[in-house]
Amino acid sequence: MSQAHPLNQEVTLSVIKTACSNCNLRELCLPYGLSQEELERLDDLVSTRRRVKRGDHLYRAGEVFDAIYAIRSGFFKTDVLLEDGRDQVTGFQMAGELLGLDGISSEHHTCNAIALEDSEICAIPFSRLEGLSREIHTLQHHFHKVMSREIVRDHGVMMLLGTMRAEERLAAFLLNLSQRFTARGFSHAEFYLRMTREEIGSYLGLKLETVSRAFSRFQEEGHIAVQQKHVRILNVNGLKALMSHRPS
Amino acid sequence: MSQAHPLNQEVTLSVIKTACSNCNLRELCLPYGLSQEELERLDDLVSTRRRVKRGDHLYRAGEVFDAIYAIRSGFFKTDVLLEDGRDQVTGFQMAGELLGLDGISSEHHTCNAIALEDSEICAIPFSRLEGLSREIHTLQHHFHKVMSREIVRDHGVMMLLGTMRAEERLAAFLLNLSQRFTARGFSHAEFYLRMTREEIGSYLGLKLETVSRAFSRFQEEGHIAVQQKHVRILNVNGLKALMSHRPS
DNA sequence: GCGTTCGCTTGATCCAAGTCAACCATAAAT
DNA sequence: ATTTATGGTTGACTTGGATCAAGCGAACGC
Repeated sequence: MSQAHPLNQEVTLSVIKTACSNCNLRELCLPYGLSQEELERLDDLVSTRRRVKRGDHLYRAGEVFDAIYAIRSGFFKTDVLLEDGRDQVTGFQMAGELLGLDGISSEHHTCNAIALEDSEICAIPFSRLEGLSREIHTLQHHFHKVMSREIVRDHGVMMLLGTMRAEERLAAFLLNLSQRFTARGFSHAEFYLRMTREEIGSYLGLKLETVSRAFSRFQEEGHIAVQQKHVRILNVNGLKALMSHRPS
Repeated sequence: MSQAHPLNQEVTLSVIKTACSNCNLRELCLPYGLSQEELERLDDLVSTRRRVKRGDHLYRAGEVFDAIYAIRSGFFKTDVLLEDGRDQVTGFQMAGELLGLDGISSEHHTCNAIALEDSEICAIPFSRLEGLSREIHTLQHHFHKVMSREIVRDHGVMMLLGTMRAEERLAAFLLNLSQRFTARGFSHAEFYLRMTREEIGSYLGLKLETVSRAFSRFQEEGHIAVQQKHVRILNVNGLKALMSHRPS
């Protein structure tokens, strides 16, 4: 729940201003394809917004599921924890993407969602979303597409983890980030990584040293310029070539 | 589309007999939790049944998506193909499970579904399913759970591929099969593998030789008895222990 | 019945990535 | 400004699983 604010009127105004209907992510997010009138009905539903500070959990594995979350701004990771202490990052999510879909199946979240930078999310009560999507066909269909897209994405990761070698994995990862930044109007060639080498490694099934070496190698070969978290892609095609190079 | 049958009346009768409402998989499959009246409405929708012979494709990557499929009997694998020829098995599906969910996102199938034994499926036209689930809340919710469960399953596979060693992967795989056979009323301890060592390896991100060696090792250690595709689990706890043994 | 094929097993060798360890860079804390 | 902590890089060495190769058993076609 969002905290009390010293100037309540101002908050109310700002909530109205940040409704789906004038959110600049609406073409990436859940409202995709809705009419103005439908958008306003969705606005009613997406009433709770919340800030999540860097390092804080949006939700934890095991907590009761009752809402999905749309990222308004910021950057998250999700990870799962095995009993024996091993964990794995299952994804990195950015503005316009949804978090929490895995919780529907058991009514409990099955992973942790942690902000990698100060972020803002919109909470969408799930039962109300189901209600509205029974009335708005477009919303229903788009929601199904979003869930399906998540399944397709996961298959891509399985492919990556199952068949690619270290450098291919990192190349695929960088290209994927680049493409998602582009879709959000940022530079496709230059960005800051929000996650550590260890988190990248966990996601890609590699150790942090291997990730670091691959970064260095890409730099040596002129594909990218890296300094810590700052990455500049110098040769997209070089990276792409790396990926389908070795038929294993 | 199903082929013409010499005795049409008999087919019609058999279609009626194999409706969701008296399918013994209804508690595992899409109809879960529906009332008798709702079940009958679902029956109307699931009109097409089809046999798929061992080795045949139910659908191929790239084909237009317009239905999801429930497995009535038999066994399938799904796999994705990379441009450079590499492929990976993304899952094995058995009776009561759904195929094709990945196709919703782009209106095209993104993987191949191939029968590993002679099988029978029910085709569920997707737009009609959406229509009905706008009317039947229980169906809508259950469908969302099924999609979400697929996402959770995929996270499990990511975990397996990203953090587990070869023997842990195979142990996890065998325990998962065992548990699913149990849920279908089969023995949890004894079953025939429908897939080859190579297909298991592809799914687990291992080479077939490694899979074979792991099987041999499990046998030496008394966890299982294997002969070709016939597997008997002798020590479930032994397998479970293998999984969480090494903290990596 | 007999060869052919396909899938499985096992051994020997090799290599990509993991492990261990030292050191460096940047940012926060005092 | 100096210390401390955290994250990143690099090198030396090890190892789990891949690769290469040979042989075997069951199933199928002729």
